Amino acid sequence: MVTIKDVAREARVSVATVSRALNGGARVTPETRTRIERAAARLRYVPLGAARSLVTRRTQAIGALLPDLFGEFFSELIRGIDLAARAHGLHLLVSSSHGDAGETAAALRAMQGRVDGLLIMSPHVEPGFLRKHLSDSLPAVLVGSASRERRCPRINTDDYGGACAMTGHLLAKGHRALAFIEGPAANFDARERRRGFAETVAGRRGVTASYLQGDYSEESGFRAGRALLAARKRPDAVFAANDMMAIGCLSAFNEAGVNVPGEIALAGFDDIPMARYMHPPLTTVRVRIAELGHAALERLVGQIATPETTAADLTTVPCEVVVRASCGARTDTAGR
Amino acid sequence: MVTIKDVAREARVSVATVSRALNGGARVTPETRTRIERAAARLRYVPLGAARSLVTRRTQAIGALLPDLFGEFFSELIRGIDLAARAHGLHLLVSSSHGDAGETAAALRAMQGRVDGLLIMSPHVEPGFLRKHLSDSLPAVLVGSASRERRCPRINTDDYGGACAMTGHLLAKGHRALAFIEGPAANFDARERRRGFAETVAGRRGVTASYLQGDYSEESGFRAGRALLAARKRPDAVFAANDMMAIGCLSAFNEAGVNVPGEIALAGFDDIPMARYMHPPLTTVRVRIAELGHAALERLVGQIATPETTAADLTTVPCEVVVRASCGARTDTAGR
DNA sequence: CTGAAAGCGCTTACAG
DNA sequence: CTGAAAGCGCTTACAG
Repeated sequence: MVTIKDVAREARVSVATVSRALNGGARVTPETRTRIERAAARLRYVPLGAARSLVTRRTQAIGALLPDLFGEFFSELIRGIDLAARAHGLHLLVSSSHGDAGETAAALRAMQGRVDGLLIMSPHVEPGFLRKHLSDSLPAVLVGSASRERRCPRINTDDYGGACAMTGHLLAKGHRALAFIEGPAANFDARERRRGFAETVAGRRGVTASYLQGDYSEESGFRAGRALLAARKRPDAVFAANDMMAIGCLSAFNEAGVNVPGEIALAGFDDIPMARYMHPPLTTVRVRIAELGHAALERLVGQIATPETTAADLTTVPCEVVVRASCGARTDTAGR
Repeated sequence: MVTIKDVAREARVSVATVSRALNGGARVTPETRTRIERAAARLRYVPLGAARSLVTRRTQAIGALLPDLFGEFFSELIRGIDLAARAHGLHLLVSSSHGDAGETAAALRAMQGRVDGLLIMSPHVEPGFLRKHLSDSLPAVLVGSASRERRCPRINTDDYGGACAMTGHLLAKGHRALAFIEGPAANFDARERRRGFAETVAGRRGVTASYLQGDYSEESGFRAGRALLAARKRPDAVFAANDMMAIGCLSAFNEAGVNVPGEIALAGFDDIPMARYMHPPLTTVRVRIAELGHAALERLVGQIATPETTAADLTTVPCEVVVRASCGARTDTAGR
């Protein structure tokens, strides 16, 4: 392995000067610098991260602890984080598949001493969890977390706001009998989406709302769709807490020969890639996932730069309603 | 920060003994070990990776250099790598978005000295590239690469075999006039898929094959579909080099009122999640992407363990034909 | 502007 | 089984 000593010898200077020339713009004469840079290039010298980290107390890496890596969501999230990390010259360490709190704690531990900060997305982070498993000196940001840890800022998608907006859209289109297919109650964003729906319909005259169980799976959406068709009174519009359930629900409607949006309007949440390929294409709420990752990383970089200003603030990344054919306009159908 | 010294003091032993107790099962009395472990736990001691790496010459991390992180493919690939890495107690460093060879070289450099080995997936890795930008002492494995670098093993998906199998399937179903929508020629797997198709139809009596340009985008598939419909003689079956083009082609057929598979059969490649949600669901070739990532990591671990056995071998991860409704059975239509 | 030297936290022969 | 000491490759005051 070629070390800084080899470069020093080759350039006929001390290792201290090599270090200064290659790093900051510390005082080095142009000629010396050139000689050193040439020697380093000739030798294909790359500083050993470990040695540098040991003295600078910086790893130039941040860690992302994720519950899983399955599907588009995590791919987009990592993409957003990675892009922002690159812009800051930071390496990205990912760790996933933490089935339970014990695994999450172990992953947390393993990352410690390897990164300058942590992005944590985990259903297992409950109040007190981080106090117990995370060094106080390691900056961390919580992503999509329900829990309000005293020491950590949080970044969430605006599930509540998105659900409000979609519900408002359905009402504006003239729908009055609404059904909501819920996500798993254990899931924070599922609860937020339900809350957005519930609060928006609350107290509206002439508006009825019904709720069906779901677990974010296509199958549960299919079952909910069947149940809706079997009910005494069918809704005008169905709002599924995610796209997969909306797709399942759509299958149930299609199989039964129920026209969407003619007889029942349908909306989902997430805007997964296949949403626009459905028949009819699915009206849904787009979540800016890459932006979430980007915002999380920026917040973490801020924490790393000024750890003393730690605040348990909550940043929210907005969602937007994407109108497609599955949500027919009840009021202006005639006009089309 | 709590260091090994603090633990030593707390447990009333030397740092050497702490190191031995906490690491390998080196000779330490059970009582001493217990005392040390308790002290470490009490102090929430986590060894500093940098310090350990500096002496062991191991980072316990591997790097994955990817061209991009967009979409299901990379998410699956990272997932496969991550799972396998965890099993070996290795951390995973990801780096992506390398638009050109210069960026790739920079990323390669940045990873050096931070990882024990590298998984490299990049269109910019041409013969000689690694010799120039990668230290000879750093184990590396090429993923999905066309180029045959002397120093690196390669792991590819069996695009050629998958294309052969799908073409064989179409022929077995009785299709004789086949059209192939090509992917971008600059793309290695696109060329392999084309080769599989071409070689399978070659010399078959009564079989005709035509080729259309495409670039893996949905739009290019749509254009190809339109072109096929406008041709003097329409094919019995269309094989698109990826699912997105097949989906675009399907849109063209649907818009023109051409029944799939009744009038024309259609097949894709990749088995992206939405393939099965098409109307009709798309027959395609499933690529075991997570398995590709897993195999790559395992191969790399082998390289790290025994660098002296470096061989530029090529491992191939199999594909499988997934039969769905878009490929009607020409010969037994009557029987249905 | 440049060099000699200390020190970062850890592991590992080498003694005992 | 345990400890003292050297050393991994780098950066950074401190002199000059």
